[in-house]
Amino acid sequence: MKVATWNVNSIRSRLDHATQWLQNNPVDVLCLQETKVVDADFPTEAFAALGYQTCVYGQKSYNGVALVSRQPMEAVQCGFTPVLGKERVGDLDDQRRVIAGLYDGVYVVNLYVPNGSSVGSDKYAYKLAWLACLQDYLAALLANYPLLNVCGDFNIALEDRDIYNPEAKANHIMASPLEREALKAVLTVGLADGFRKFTDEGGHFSWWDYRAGSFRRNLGWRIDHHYLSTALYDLATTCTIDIEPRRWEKPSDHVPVIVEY
DNA sequence: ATGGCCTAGGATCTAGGA
Repeated sequence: MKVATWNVNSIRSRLDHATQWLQNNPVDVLCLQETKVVDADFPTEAFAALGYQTCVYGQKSYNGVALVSRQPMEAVQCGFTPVLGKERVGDLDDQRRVIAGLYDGVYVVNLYVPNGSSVGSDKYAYKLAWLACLQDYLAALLANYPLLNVCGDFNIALEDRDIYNPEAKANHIMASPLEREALKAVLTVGLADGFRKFTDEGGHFSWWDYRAGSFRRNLGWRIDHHYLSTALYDLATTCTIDIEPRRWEKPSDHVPVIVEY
């Protein structure tokens, strides 16, 4: 079974890229983030034409996540609230950033973690609160689903080897100590980085800024991840980043990351 | 040192991204 995660930065702007990539890479489940479209306008038909089902959880202009799968996803849940309840979640589901479902015995969680804007901002506080909620959410899920694949755009590079120039980014958004600690705390529920099972060295990235020729110079960050429960981590056979779509015309700033088990 | 680019919405600019 293969699962891919890809922040497409608007599915309507990237529909040709998404369908072309899926034809070249017929994964079982494709997790999309930043779809930036209300559910009624999601291009479901384009995926149906390739033999794929869609489960969408979108909103106008911002955020939005979707599951694209060969077979129908089961036990689909949108947001934190179905698992944790309104009292715990509060307003953290107002932005649509979480969709999850069961596929062939694996519970796939598709996340778009808040960006946080800048260290110390209100959005930064929101990001940290969201990550604390995510920890409770995943701990609860793991009790029911021992085979858990938590993937998506985390907007955090966990280690220095995941950034092109870590010294200059030590307190930058996506690398600051509080964010990294929050994500490490999330992983203590029983998750490990699928990519790092197979690859130790740095220089592998999943996002490059549109500006300043960052991709051409490989000035990137590894912020899109597959975190696997222990049982699933043991089963994983590959985890790779496909940088090819970043070379296409009018690309997303992120590329797909694929795990196989 | 700064900004550099892209998208949506609704408009020739702003907000947000990372």
